[in-house]
Order: sequence, then C-alpha cells, then structure tokens
Amino acid sequence: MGAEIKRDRRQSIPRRRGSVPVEVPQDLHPMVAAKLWVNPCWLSFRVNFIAHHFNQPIYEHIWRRYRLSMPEHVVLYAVALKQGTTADDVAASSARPKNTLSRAVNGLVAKKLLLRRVDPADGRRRPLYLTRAGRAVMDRTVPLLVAHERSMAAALTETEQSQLDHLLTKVILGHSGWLKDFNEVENS
Amino acid sequence: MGAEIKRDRRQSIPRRRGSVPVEVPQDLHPMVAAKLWVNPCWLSFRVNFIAHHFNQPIYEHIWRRYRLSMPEHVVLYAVALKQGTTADDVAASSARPKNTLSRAVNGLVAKKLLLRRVDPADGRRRPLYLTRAGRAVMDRTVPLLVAHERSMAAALTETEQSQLDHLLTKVILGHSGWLKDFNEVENS
DNA sequence: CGAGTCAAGTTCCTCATGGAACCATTGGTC
DNA sequence: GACCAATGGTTCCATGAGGAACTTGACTCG
Repeated sequence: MGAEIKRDRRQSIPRRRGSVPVEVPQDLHPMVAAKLWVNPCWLSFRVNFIAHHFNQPIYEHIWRRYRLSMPEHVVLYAVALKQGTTADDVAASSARPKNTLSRAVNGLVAKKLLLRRVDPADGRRRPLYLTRAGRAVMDRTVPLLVAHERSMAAALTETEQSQLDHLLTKVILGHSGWLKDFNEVENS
Repeated sequence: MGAEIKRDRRQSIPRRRGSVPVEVPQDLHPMVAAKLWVNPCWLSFRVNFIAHHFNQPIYEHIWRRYRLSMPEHVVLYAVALKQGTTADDVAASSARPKNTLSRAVNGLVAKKLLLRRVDPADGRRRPLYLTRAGRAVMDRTVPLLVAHERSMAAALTETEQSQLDHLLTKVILGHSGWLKDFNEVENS
C-alpha cells in the first residue's frame, strides 16, 4: 500500500572546476570544503558564509551589551553615517522591509538615541538625527565592527584587500543588471 | 520637566579613505553610495548587501514555486552536494541554528524529498539522502541559483571572477582566526 | 481645484526563527 | 562496567520579522 520512496544515487549537481588552494586548514569541516570547491554557486556561498559569520556574533554581542536589535543598530549606523537619513534610505541600502525599519526607528526614538523630525519640504519624510546618547553608543560599537572586519580581512594583504574591495564594489554597482525574473529562466 | 534631548551634529564615524570609481551609475541611491565609500565597514557592508540581494528574490521565487523555505532548500542543496550529509554538517556550513535545520529536515522528509537513515556506526547521526523527487526539485532549482549567480558575477571578467573567488576563499579559510571575544576589544 | 497616482511610514497579524533546555547515544576513564 | 562529558538531534516557547493592507501627504493633469 505505502508508496515506495526510492533513493537517488546520482550526483547530478554540476561539479565545479576550480583549483583547491595548497594551504587548507586541517580542521576545515568537510561540508564547508564541499561548498567551497564542489559547488556551482561559489559566489553566493562565500558571500553568505562571510556575512552570516560576521553578523551573528557581533550582533549578539551588541544585543547583550546595548540591548539593540540588529535592525536597530543598522538604522543607528546609517544615521551616524549621514545625518538626516530617512527610514526609506535605510531600507534601500540594507534590503530590509520598511515595516521592520519603522519598528526599529520607533524603538530608537523611544530609547532617545534618535531624533525624528518632519521634513518641512515634504511632510511624508521623517529625517532622523542622532542624539548625544545615540552618538555615544556608536562611539562604542563602531570600533567593534571595525575590529571584527579587520580580523576577517587579516587573511589578506593590504593589496589584496583593496582588490577585494574593488571587485565587490563592481558587483554591487552592477546590481540593476542582476536577474529579476526567474520564470524566464525556467522556461528556457 | 521633560529631559532635554540634544541633537548631536558631529560626524564622528571615521571616514574611509579609498577612491570612488569613475563609472558610477547615475541611479545609484545616495545612501548606498555612502555605505560604499564613506563607511569604515567596507567589507561587511558589501558582503551583506550582495548576500541579501541574492537570497531575497531567489528564495521568494523558490517558495512561491516549490513551497520550500530557505532553510529547507539549504538542506536539500547540501544533501544534493553530498549524499549522506547530516543535519549537523549543514549547520556547520550554513551557520543556521540546528533546531531550524532539524525542522527543515523534518519538513523535507514529510514531503518525501529526503530519506533519513540512522548511521549504523553511530546511532546519533542521521545521514540524509535525496529521493528521486528531491533530485527532481534540485534539477529545477539549481539552474536558477546558478543563473542568478552568473548575472551577479557578470559585472566581472573571467579573470576577475577567479580573483574574487580566490580572495573570498582566503577570507573563509581564515575563519578560525576571526575575532571571537568582543569584550576584550571593548576594554582596550 | 478635485480626482488619481505615487511615495513615506505605520499598523495588523501570522508564523517562522532561534535560544534554551532536553533526550539519546557514544566514548572515555577510573 | 558504572559514571561523566561530549555530540547529534528534537522540543518548547517567546518574540520579532516581514507580507499585506492602510494612512497621510505630494505631485500631476484636466
């Protein structure tokens, strides 16, 4: 009666050509090795891996120490970078939905780390400004982020770092050309 | 009575030295530009931006079309890459908590896309295998991921792509050296 | 100067996420 | 061979994330 379920023994994910570097740490997890070198999605894996392993520990720390959620800190950071930033600007640059950011802004205003004005030229926009307290938080957290970054980039020489910077920038600037409609791909 | 909240006018986030490329798309959002070039966290921003803009649309599509959540697809992909993978292997290579993956595995087993055995050599491990149906899904979704990747990497020449590959690999292989304890940094 | 459209923010609501605690199996060690 | 730590996996639960729908304000065009 029970429909039989057959295991599939093929290895049909297209293998990736590409050389394995000489210096592979002996404690490297085999699955990570597979995702690095036997994986057609080389770029997205690398980028996701790095992003996730960057974010997770640092935002956990920031949460523990300053009671700021990740989106809250993202907003605060954006405003610190550019006073008068609006929630929408943050949305555009952080790829988080605007309701999440709206909540984050409210939280930060409640904690008196941000000041929310109304743009006199356009009543819909609410430009944001750091308060002294907000600045004080940033003065403590930004060095952490920077230190964490440095420790990641430390595997590279200065020259390699600016190469990496350059290449990633190029990828981002090409953003508008990225695939949008996957239905097309499926029908080809 | 109300405690006064002072706005802070300083721009104290350390600015970043680094050149702006000549070819900047005219439709580039100013906040994105700021995060690219006026931002001490050059690496984590880039990596997060790319990762998020890669994941969001493709997993939305996969959800719509195949009713697979992101962690489910991640598990399926990992098993497709290497039959007999366990939930723990996936956790190590995807940086997602194991309960999330446990749920994903259960979902996939329920949908008969995965087969879960028990390792005879170690009764705790549950190696996973694709079923025919699971393979069929991968045969359809992997090309989408690859196409999406290609479209991202298309901003780069072949040579630049392998440079980028090389550099990101180096960063990942240095993973064990990344900063772990942020308390230390704070006290220095 | 209304009507229609769009943009910025907010509110509502559901449900997946992920921390913590737990269970089961294994492998050491005395 | 019992105890203890470690490891793979699951369960419980609170909460925060994000889709969809809504509000308010601006711009446009007849």
